[in-house]
Amino acid sequence: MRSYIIHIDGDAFFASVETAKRPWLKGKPVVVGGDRGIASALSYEAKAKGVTRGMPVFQIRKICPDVIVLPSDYDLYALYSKRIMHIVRRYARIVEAYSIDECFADLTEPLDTSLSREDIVRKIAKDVEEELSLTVSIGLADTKVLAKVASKRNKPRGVTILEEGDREEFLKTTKIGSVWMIGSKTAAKLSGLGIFNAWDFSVQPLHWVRAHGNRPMEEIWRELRGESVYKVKEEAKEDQQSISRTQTFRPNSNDPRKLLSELSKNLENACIKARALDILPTRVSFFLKTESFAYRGTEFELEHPTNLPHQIMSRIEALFWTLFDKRILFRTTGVRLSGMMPSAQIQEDLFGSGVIRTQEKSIFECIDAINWKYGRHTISLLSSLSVYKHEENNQFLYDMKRLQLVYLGQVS
DNA sequence: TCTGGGGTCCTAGGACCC
DNA sequence: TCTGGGGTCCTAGGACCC
Repeated sequence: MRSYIIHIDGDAFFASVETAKRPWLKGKPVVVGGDRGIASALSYEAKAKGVTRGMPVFQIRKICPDVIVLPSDYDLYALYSKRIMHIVRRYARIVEAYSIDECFADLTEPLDTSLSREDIVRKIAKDVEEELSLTVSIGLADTKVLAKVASKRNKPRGVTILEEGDREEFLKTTKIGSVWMIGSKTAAKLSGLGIFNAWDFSVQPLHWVRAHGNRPMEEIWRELRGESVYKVKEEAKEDQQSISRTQTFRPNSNDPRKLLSELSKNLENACIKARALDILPTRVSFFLKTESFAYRGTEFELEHPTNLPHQIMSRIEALFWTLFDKRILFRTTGVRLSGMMPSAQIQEDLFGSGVIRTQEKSIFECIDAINWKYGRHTISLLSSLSVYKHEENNQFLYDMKRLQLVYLGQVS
């Protein structure tokens, strides 16, 4: 049976959400990313003036003096993202949130059979625009790979319906490197074999594909030929495989206390996420990146899975010294939690150390609630403290004053 | 392009075992 | 013991995505 898959892609998503929230910005060049000093997203108006992603703000102002620069507000974008998915669910049984600004939906068996699939696609676009003041581009095709390429074709605000008869022309005008999951390495390899567009690739015989590629390449090949291999799937929260938090700081440092508090902060943030998802890691890895971009990392197993940072931090501290070298300057640290288990699966023994962990869990439930209400890092681990002290825009001390926190001693 | 941050999955090759 | 073959498990690293 033929399958019908749509890919929905938000147009200039972050900038558009900002504009939806502040309608007076409509039609103006908007750049998001002021908090980091470089553009992480931009409106079409800004793009038209020559602004590119990654461009420093001072340079943007030079070429585009009337630019509006805004800090990124991830929580807001996540909210709009959910609203879009919510609209899509009116029409499709299965919706896969692929990233914050993209989703797939399976329209093989639509909820409303009185509408054609093309009508549904246009209705989704219309609903989003009317209800959220955002525009999306949508591709409808037989497979995820084709739908994804199709949604890119007529951006912004474009609907692209790919029928079997259009496929050849469509794939001939699709560069091989712009096919989903064919990156620069594979594209270079394929060009070396005389393959320059998606059509060239899709018409190779199976034995050729097997001779020159691995399994993923064969799957992409099938998808381009209209054979659906990748299914649209709802992602459950607890399916998340890993959580990582990394951060580059300036200037580079060889101060072990600085590096340890950076690690501690990253660990805390990763644990906050793990608690929000209610999952527990069984493995932890962390790394230091040197100024010359070399990684030094290590990994360890947790005897008791936990998402409470202080239980993990002591292990990191102990292993830290095997990676650290005071003759080397470091630029980035990162922490990754993996081997996830749903917390419901872990049964604490209710005697001995299990009791302590259960008590600590409730302490962190309070901390999460306070941080949710008053902002990130209103309460944080002492081991992370020096990071916040050193941050220029000192949000931490600001919150300290505002909340008048009293130091009650260390909870060990 | 002097290089941010958060993910997933695959594979080659070593360690270990029979 | 220097010698074959086969299997599993694990890890590091690569490739890809947004």
